[in-house]
Parts: sequence; C-alpha cells; structure tokens
Amino acid sequence: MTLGGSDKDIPLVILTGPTAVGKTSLSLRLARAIDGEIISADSMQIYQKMQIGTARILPEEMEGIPHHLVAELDPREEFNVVEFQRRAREAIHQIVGRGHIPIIAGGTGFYIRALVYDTDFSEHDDQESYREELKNLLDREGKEYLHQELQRLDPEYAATVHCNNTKRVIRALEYYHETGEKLSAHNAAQAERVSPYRFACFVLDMDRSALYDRIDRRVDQMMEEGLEEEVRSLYEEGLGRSLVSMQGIGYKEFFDYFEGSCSLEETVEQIKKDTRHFAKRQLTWFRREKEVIRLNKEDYPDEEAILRKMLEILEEKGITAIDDRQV
RNA sequence: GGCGCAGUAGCCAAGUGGUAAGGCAAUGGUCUGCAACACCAGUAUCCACCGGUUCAAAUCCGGUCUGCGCCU
Repeated sequence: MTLGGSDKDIPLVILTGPTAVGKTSLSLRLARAIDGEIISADSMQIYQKMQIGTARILPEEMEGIPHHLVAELDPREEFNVVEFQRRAREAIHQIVGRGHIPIIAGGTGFYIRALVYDTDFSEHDDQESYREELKNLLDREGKEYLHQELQRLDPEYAATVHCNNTKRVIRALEYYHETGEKLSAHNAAQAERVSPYRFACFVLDMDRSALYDRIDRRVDQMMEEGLEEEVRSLYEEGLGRSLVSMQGIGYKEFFDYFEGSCSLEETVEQIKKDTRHFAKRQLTWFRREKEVIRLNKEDYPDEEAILRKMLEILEEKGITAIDDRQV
C-alpha cells in the first residue's frame, strides 16, 4: 500500500440490508457512479458452485465492474470472519491502489462490523484437539457443566451467554484456554475500537411484508432456475451437511429431501421460512449498529432516487474518488 | 328436513367442573474465528354466540349460528 497518509484516508462505502432487499442491483449503480469496485460481504457467495441458492451475481451481469470475494472458495473449504477480514483488507488495498473506491456489499453484519472496526480476533494456531475435548465434555457432562466451568473462569461472559448456547460457551472456554485471557475482557476492549476507515454504511430496507413476499417469490424463482439440481450435484460430490458451505440457506434444507425424509414441497417451504427468519435476524443486527444510514425503499420513488441520496451523503462525508488526492 | 360429530390465539392443538399445556407462525432480542450459525424472550382477562345450573363452567343443560359426516 502506497497511500500517503494513514488508513483514515481510505474511503469505504458499505451497502447492506436484509436478504432479497435489492442490494446487488443498487451496488452496481453505485459502483458505476463513484468508480468503485465491489467486495462481497457474504458468507456464502464466496463459494464456487453455489450460484443459484446464494442469488449470486453472474459474471455477465457485472457490467465490467470488478467483484471480489465472489466464487473464490471450494465448498469444502472453511470460511470465517478472520478469513473474510484478511481477504477483504487485501482487496481494499488493491482497489485503492488502482484509484478506485471499495464498496462492501452484502448482508453478513458480523463480517461487516469486523472489517469496518478492524476487530482483533487474536489469531491462534488451530487447536482442534481442545475443541474436540470440550465437545466430548459436553456429551459426557452436559451443557450445565460446561456453563459452570465458564462461570468459574469468566463469570462476566457466562452471565451474558445462555447455557443452551453451547457453541458460544465452547468458544469462550477455548479462548480462555488458548490465550489465558477472558473473552469478556477482550470483547470489552474491542468494543472501544474506532474505525480506521472514512466510511459510510448504508442499510437498505423496505416494508417487512413486502420483503417477505419478495423472498417467497425469489425462492420460487430459484427453483425454476434449477436450484434442486445445483444442490444435488454438490450432494452427489459427497459434501456433508456439517460443512460451513452446506449450512447455507437453500442448501441445508435439501439434505432431508435427498435422504427421503421430506417432500420437495416441504423443502421449498422450509427454505422460504429460513430465509424470512434470516432476514429478520439481519434487521435486528443492523438496528443496533450505531453509525449507520438507513434507507427505506418506500421513501423513494425509485432506485435512481436512492442512489442520488447516497451520493449526496458521500459527498458530505468527503468520500469521493481518491485518485487526485493520492498523487 | 332428521340424526351424529365438531367449533379453544394467525394456524395446529391439550384441557371434559376449580380459575387456559404445547408446537408452528408473527414480533422483539443476544451475538467479537462455525454468523445464511447458534441462542433467548413475550404473545388468549379468555375458549362460536345467547341464556341457564353451580360457591365455581372452555368444561354440565337448553337454544342459536357455522362446518363436516350420515340418513331422508
């Protein structure tokens, strides 16, 4: 990176919102308007061979705008926040180096926050063995036991995580084991972080029931486009349901169907329901993000008007093309 | 027209005299290396309607309405 100043000079535009609200289409307009490149903040679109179910943009639809973190990983590989941070940071630096503006577009709120506030996840060597040990402990002694253990080591964190949430309890225990530090203390420190970027984060939203209708229709459309075949070929490749990629909505629901324990119709309904639930959770997440600009589709006549509003805000924040500033 | 069965939250549903289980949905929330994950919390002053019996009725009795089945 050869930028003259500090990272504070790096502009970053984020476009997020619930699934199916119309981020992709708006992101293209935005990229064209500000000479940007798009970085996907989506935990599933990163996987190859998962085109239909993730509603990923097709290369021919990109209109020549570079897209990053899209179809880069084999579905067998694991993707997580830290990996996202690594790849996204790298992409940002490349984009800025070309004199373009990085646009983060996607709906995984956790990833976006981790990137924007540069959250430190204290890397460690993958010690799967200890996690296995904890899982065994869970099976043998029960979730109450694990939670009590956490209560002893990190009471503050234990107080915030429900005993049924074994996934989080295990992570906290693992964290303590590996770093000797309490996760609660680490989290508290991370919460103080100020973003190193000059950013604007837009949350696109629309009327809830209209959104749910769109979701239902989009799932039907995916089925028409051949979602079943897409997932079947992954299934026949031997991908298991425990893979991160196979936990994606529109994929995980098919396993029961392929194994004969539910009908295709039930599968489709389940996908719709899971997607609606997901959208709702996303909205809950964005609602509590402080430095966010909400754009409700109902408040604008069309996409063009939303774009104009966004450009206006970017102008105010001084987030514009950076080529002349940098040389 | 007659007989029988049924009518409990948006849906499914338990409860058959003692003060409305549960599930799904909807809604709100948590979230710091699995996040399209995992997890949590509410939600019927009221049981189709009207009247009666009783200290007490969603629960018993009568009537009305609606649905389903059978008979004519």
